[in-house]
Order: sequence, then C-alpha cells, then structure tokens
Amino acid sequence: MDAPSPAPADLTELLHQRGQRATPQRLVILRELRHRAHHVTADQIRTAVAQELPGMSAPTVYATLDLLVELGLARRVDAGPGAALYDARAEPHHHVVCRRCGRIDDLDGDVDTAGLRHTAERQGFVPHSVEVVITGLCPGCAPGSG
Amino acid sequence: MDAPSPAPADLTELLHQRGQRATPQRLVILRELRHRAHHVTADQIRTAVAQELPGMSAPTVYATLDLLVELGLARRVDAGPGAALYDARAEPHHHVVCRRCGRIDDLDGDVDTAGLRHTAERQGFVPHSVEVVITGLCPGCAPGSG
DNA sequence: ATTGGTGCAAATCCTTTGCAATAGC
DNA sequence: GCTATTGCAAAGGATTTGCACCAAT
Repeated sequence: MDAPSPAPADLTELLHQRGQRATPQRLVILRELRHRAHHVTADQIRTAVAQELPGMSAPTVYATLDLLVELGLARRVDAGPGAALYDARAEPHHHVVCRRCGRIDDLDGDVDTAGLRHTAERQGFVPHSVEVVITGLCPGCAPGSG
Repeated sequence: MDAPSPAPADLTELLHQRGQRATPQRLVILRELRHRAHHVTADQIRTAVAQELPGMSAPTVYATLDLLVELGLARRVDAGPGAALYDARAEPHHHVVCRRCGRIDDLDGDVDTAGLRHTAERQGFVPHSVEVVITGLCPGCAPGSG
C-alpha cells in the first residue's frame, strides 16, 4: 500500500543529517500533526501541545511548521483568509472550503496530480507539491438542505 | 488604450439587478483586473488605478474585489503567505508558485476540473470554483538551470 | 564547549471595521 | 431624497523579527 506513517524517529535522523537538533518541541509538534486526522492552524497546534510542553511560543510553532514543510513531512494549505492550515497526512488529498461558513473538509478521490506535475514540468518548473482547493457551499450551507 | 475586452457595461447591469450601484471605482477596478494578464494583489490594483482615480482607499479595493468574486467576475487565489491574488481571466487556469523566490506563473494546460467538481458533489458540496496551486521551483531557481 | 533553538515582546503586513460625508439611483 | 458606497483612521489577526538565555550535540 502506501507509506505506513514513518515513525517520528525519522525526524531525529533527518535533522541530524542536516546538522540540526531534535528538540522536544519539534518531535511533539510532528507527533501532534500526525495524530490529527485533519488540518490544523498554527495556533491550534500550540494549544494542543501546551498540555505536553507548556509555554511553547508562537515563533517556535511557526518555525517548526515551516521546517516540517521544508523537510516534506507536512503540508501547508492556504485556503482563504485567516490562518494557514497544516497537515501531515501521508496520502495525497485535497480540500473543499465552504465560502459561507469557512468549513474545510477533505476531498477524497483520485486526482490526477501526475498529469498536473507533468504540465508544470513542461513549463520548466520542478513541482514539489500539488494543492487542489475547491470553493463552494458545504452540505450545511447549500440551499435546499435546511 | 480603451478596452476591447468584455465591456464593463455587464458589471453595471449585474449590479443594478442586485440593487447595487455602478460606481466608477467598481468599473475601473474590473477593467484594470481584466487588462492585466496575470494575478495582482489588492495593493497593486490600488496603485494601478490611482492614475485614473486618485485617492481610492484600501477598504474600497478590498470590498470591490470581494464583490467581483461574489459576482463570479474575478477569482481570488491564495498562494502562500503574504497578500492574496486576484485575477479576472476568463478561461480556467491554475498556478505554479516558486517556493524559493515566490514567483507565480500560470499553469496552462487542461485540468480535469469537471472530475474534481463531481467528486466534491458526491460529498454533498456545491462546488463554485476549483483552484490548483503547484508549489515547487521555477526555472530560475531550479538546480541545474544556471 | 559550541552554537542552534527557544521564548519573550514588539513590529510588520494584510485585511476589516466604524462612522461621517458623498454620490448613484 | 433615500441609502448604498466611499474614504479616513484605527483596530484586528496572523506571522515574523531581534535579542538574551538555554539546551542538544
């Protein structure tokens, strides 16, 4: 199948390879990100990990999330105004955003990202990740549902 | 110099149908948006139209862009941190973002948005627009290009 | 011991809000 | 004339920066 969620130990190794340090903050943030099935904001991460590591600062959260994205262990999703979202789901997946209530859900199903990547390559780009965001009305906000 | 592109008169009519007013600010912003081949930030719009309508305020620009998006005449693209982008290109198109220099280009080619919309519908969503953003390295930043 | 990382607080940037004056209908 | 819309200024929220202390290697 697909990747069986690499253990957080990988992060330690990855960091050491780059001459960086495996701090508790980094390990805990990645674990929390993986523990969550869905996308979270930087602030939600901060709140969530406060139980394990009280006093973690916002700059640390942002820096760590950026680092995880750079390492390819997390994805950043910009879906409209407000805070950016992060997730560490192993399988590729995309999102639907309700433009009325702001709700964000996963879009399951097969997306031809290979084709999209190929198109980008033809333009000289080296694709790294593909984000698909569908804007519309969620079941709760769609007319005729309430 | 004048606009051979679709007449802004459409906007006037659309607004009147909704009991709203066709102000010069709205007409000029839409024309400017259509005149530009690419995506622009709200602030770039403000700078650009300053020649025609000096003193246009930021709130007006944001409100107008929101309105145009709501009317389906413009699209908002969230591609990473920083300011949101807007464009009024008629044909569906998507974007590639360089994660090193931040450059944003159009991704040309056929994207199966119909399939994506259908997938969203199966989840009970009413899709409005589909955004595809590919992150990676642009030709200038890719290794081996210079 | 070294130096990368963290926390604090303030700064910065983007966007929205409140209200009086203006201009479109 | 009625009221939507504008402009001003300031607030609001998300993210980043500078610097001193601490902790991972």
